[in-house]
Amino acid sequence: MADPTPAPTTAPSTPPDLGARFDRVRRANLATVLALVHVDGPASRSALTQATGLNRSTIAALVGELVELGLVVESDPVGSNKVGRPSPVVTPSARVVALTVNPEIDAVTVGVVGLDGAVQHRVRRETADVPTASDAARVAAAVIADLRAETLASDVRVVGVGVAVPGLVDATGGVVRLAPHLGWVDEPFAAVLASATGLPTDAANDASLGAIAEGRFGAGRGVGDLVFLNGGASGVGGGVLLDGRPMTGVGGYAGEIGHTLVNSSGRVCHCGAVGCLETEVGQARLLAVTGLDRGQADRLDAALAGAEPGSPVAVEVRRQIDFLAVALRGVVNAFNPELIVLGGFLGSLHAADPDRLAERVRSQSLPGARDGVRLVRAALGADRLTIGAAELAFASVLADPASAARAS
Amino acid sequence: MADPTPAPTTAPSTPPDLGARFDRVRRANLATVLALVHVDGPASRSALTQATGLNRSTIAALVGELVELGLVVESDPVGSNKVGRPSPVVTPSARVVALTVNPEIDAVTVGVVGLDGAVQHRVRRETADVPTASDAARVAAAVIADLRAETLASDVRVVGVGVAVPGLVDATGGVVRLAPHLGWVDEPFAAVLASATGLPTDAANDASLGAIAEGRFGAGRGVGDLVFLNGGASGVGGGVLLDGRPMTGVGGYAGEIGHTLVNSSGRVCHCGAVGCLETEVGQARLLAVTGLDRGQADRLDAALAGAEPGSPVAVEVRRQIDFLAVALRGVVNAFNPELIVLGGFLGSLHAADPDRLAERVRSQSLPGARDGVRLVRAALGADRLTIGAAELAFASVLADPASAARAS
DNA sequence: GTGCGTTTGTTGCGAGTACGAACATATCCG
DNA sequence: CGGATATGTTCGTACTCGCAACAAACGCAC
Repeated sequence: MADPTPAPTTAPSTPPDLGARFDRVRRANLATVLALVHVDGPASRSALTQATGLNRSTIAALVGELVELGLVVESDPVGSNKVGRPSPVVTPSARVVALTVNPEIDAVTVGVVGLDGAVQHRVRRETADVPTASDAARVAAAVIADLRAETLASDVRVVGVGVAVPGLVDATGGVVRLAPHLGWVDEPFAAVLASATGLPTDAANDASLGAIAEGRFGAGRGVGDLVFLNGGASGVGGGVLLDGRPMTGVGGYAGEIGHTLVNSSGRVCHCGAVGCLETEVGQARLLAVTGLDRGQADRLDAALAGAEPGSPVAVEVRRQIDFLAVALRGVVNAFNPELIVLGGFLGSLHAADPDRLAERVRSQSLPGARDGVRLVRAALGADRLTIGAAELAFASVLADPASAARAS
Repeated sequence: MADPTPAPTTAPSTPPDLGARFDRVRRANLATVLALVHVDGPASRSALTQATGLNRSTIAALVGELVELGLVVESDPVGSNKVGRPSPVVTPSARVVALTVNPEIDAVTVGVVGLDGAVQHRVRRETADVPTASDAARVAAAVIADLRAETLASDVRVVGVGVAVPGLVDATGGVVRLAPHLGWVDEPFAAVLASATGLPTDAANDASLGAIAEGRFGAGRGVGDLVFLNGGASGVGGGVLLDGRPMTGVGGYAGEIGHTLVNSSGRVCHCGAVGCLETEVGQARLLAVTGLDRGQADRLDAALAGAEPGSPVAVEVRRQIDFLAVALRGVVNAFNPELIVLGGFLGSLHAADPDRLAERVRSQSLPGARDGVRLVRAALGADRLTIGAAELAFASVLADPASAARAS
């Protein structure tokens, strides 16, 4: 059954070390504890003991090490109203921060997010034109330099930079393969930004990061399997969480559900295919039919909700809901998720007629999968991408608190 | 950020113990070593040392324990032609077996598969009619009793039964939610078979098990992210492997790619939706157009290959290839797999015109994802479901060799 | 306010596992 | 037949977690 002589030219298929060594246990436990307080918020040591199943003494040692690493802070509990010796509360340190960058067609947004999950700052620098990759990198680097020099306290530790890109991003290296609305092709954005800032930098698709953000801190808290679909001005993006982990695919491009077929006789999409979800469902049409400006997307909810039956608005909403349902049929059948989270104008569509959407999805999808799924609107607003990008930057610290913290 | 008072009614979201204890390390290492020899075949102890990165002495201890548990056998190597002291070869024991059951519309097939991956026996018991669930369970239990009494040696250890069902199966409990072609609805097949045989029994969708089989032993050896699509007499099934692990979804129903939309003006599928891949692409039509009988599916390859351009056969092949390409577009965009494996008549379609299929998929899918994907035909033949079902039964042993082996 | 029960932090000890070094052994090669 | 090489074997060490005993801090009852 085995290949007796594996070709020496190809890299060995097995990773360098599969075996669980001992420091691995420690690492895994440190990571578990840190992830717990990071995602679920401050917790007492006794709560951590319960949650992990580890011994009191072990938790004490682990928390002690995390404190020494400067990643968490212990504080006296305030009136817990419980019998027994009070247990110190472990809080992720707000002095450990991630920086985030989000290039858009008319601006570059930079954020500062603490390990406690709080968005500490957000700076939006508008650009005259659609920024090129080097424009965006320059603007981001300048804002970051400003922030580090003036705004951030000297004892704040920056663990890295996370970039949320509205386009296709290679998993390793953070190369933007294609960002149609920015006009970027094969831009090594993460590398450029890393050398400009001197900070470890990683980039990923914005909707994938949105899925992580919603899954950990938003509408999908505690949900293992969810699909996030976002309707933005530029199109429909998607991200998938399976068992709590982001689905990346082999190159990091996975999750592009916006380009599933929903209409065989539909229009040709900019991607070259016909009848993608993205071509049949769009914010622009909703704005047009409601008479809103491009900048008034935040009023979409009210405009859609107030539509009279039979009106052009109602007809268009219904049309888009029905196409969305076709895409979601495929999602339900393929992923069998616990939850589908809809953001942006897809959230508005859902809010406009949740029952119709749910009924249409249910009637088209298979038994089993259709019974377990819930459809909800996204919970995080403007902070979503900032939080998601920060999670990207925090990933190495959360995976290996000891060495990552020491390295920075 | 945290919920200070989690509702006591809901089950705690965290599993009983997240913390890595010590026996976990041992377990993980035992599992790693066993999985290595199980999937990649016999390996010398020194090869295991290299593959795992563990110490020689550690590997010796681990292999020793696996030998004591009766899961592997050590043997002297035959002429390795290498300098240095020869390293004993570790082989998974063929005396540890899994039983497999595969109910079909006209038969029930039972198999015996060794931990070494070899299919030792296969018994196909034809049924007069489409078997009900209790029919199938009775037949399977009878065959299993026969096998254990007569065919299997007394020192053979049966670890469990794996069932491959052509339908939707609940992940926990092995309840067949819906098997349209068998006419089964909500049948607790695994539980019935477990009580009839006294063996731990688990069931899963046949295409999902096919994906596991192809991924570990077939066309997808060594591939982490793959999608398997199988074209059978009864329809199109699918299974997905992500990072080497089967994608189950929250209820175990994931992977039903046969019901993605490929034609908005298509026929109504038995699932209730319109224009599913399964309705536009089918073995029956191919057999009809080639003038073959239902039982002659094995001659499909030759019939399709020999079609003259413009002939009805060629036209139908082209039509089905084009619809298949639409479904694969969605697969590529959503999963970004390294490999797409096509089995059954979908493999025949692929073989009939691989270039057209590849071109059609490529032209419709997104950059990035489309560049990394390969399309291949399935490698395993009739053994695929037997091997896949056996993997299901072996799962507990592979995950925790020590306790699972002791339990049986 | 004082004592009791309860809960949890703290400390020291013990168990289990993997690593590393030194030695033993088996092969190939000249 | 001896040297070089690679690997099995053995033993001591380091590390981490669990456990038990003790100490500390809180609520509660009187």
